[in-house]
Amino acid sequence: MAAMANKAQRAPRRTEALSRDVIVQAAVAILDAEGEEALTLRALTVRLATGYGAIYHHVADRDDLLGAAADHVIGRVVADIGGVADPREALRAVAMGLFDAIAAHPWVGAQLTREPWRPALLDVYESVSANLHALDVPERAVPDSAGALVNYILGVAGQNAANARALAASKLDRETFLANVAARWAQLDPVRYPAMHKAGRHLREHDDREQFLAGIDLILAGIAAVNHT
Amino acid sequence: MAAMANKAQRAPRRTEALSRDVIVQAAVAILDAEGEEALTLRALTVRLATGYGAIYHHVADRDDLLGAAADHVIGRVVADIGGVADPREALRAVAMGLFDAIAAHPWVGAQLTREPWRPALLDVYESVSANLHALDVPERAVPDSAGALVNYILGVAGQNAANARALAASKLDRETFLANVAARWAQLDPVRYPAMHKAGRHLREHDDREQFLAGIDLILAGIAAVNHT
DNA sequence: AGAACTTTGGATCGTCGCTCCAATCATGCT
DNA sequence: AGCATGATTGGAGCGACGATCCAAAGTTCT
Repeated sequence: MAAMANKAQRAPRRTEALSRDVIVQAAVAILDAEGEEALTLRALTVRLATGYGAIYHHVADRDDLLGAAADHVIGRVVADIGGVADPREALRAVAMGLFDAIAAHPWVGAQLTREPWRPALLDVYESVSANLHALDVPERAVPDSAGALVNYILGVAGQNAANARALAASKLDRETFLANVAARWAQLDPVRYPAMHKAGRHLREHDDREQFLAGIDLILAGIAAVNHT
Repeated sequence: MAAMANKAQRAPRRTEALSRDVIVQAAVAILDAEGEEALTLRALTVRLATGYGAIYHHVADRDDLLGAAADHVIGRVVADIGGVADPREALRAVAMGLFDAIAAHPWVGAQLTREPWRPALLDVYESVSANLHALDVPERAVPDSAGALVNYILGVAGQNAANARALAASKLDRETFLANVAARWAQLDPVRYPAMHKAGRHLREHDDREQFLAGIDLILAGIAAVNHT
């Protein structure tokens, strides 16, 4: 019996699983600290004090690694939410969770738009669909409604990632960067671009997070309106 | 007089403007024919039978070129629409125009999510804002509403681009590729992933374009519902 | 005609993702 | 115990990329 227990203990795969996880964590650390394009295979070998072979043994290629890193971050978000009872609040919680995660790790936004259908996004899609179902949305209207919500979230995610890239590339602090953007918009011809011109003058009072949530509520209102006319 | 007419003809800038345009058109041709990653500077020098210096003289860098190519395609879409009177129909026309353009040139979708705030997107934003205004959406609700629409469009754009990339990478024809996706989804655990599991079995009857338009109508309904409760 | 400037082609650089292989290490078998 | 088999590692090297740079060719103005 003891012999059989030892046999079961050998667990040769643990090293691999452990190592892939270590690599993914290192990748997330680099991505968070220095951004998307700083994640090079060379940087990884330096940080992990290893060679290419070791990394490529656990990871298929750079895209695989980026995807795994995104799953790592998004997975936590979805897991952290489960317990919200009211479906409407649950939907807002999922959306806000994703928004906050992407605000904290902008590279995730870019990765999500580059590769939707990652495992982590499947959970998001399921969660949204389930909550819509709980909101009494008719079965056949669920896919379109869920698609609207998820695509909106992905759109905002991409935009946040792009903004973060631009901010990083400018090497300015957030304040002056936003001031520059506002100035450029305010300079637009107010006849040809009235809305953008105006937006340039109100950018100071603008809150991305609030606007995002307003969009979610708008879509939820639309779902409600369409379904019990 | 003839001499002065000749003098006026010199037009030293025409060569530059013409050349930048030629380069952008060549880039679009390559992108359409072989996809995003086939647009290398080397491929461009071959196609244009020139060297790096000539290209870099007219174009800042690869990103500049990609952006200009996207503007080139999107610009036509916005220009082609102007004449729709009914604001609701105009909004749908803008959205469908973008959708069709991105379906025809998937790389544009990726570029749009990577670099929003391109000139071409400003026109889109303006058009959407103006039409919302015409729909009697209150002034202060316009930015949020326009943001919801544009971000949704960008989300779908990114997704289309990702799907096109996956399709191209698989080297399968569209039919069997979709069948594979459907099969993979249908294989998902129907308890943990009921919605995706079900979607896998109905993918055949699914029309991206219809679903996209349904999302637009959903958001428009939400805008209407929120604003005259 | 010649000076000043623009435009062009291509050699070259540094970096990237990735492959490949020799070495090291762990494991199971006899 | 000792060997063999396979997993794991480090790093040299490859081809391709974006980008720079400069000498040659062309153009425009004096």
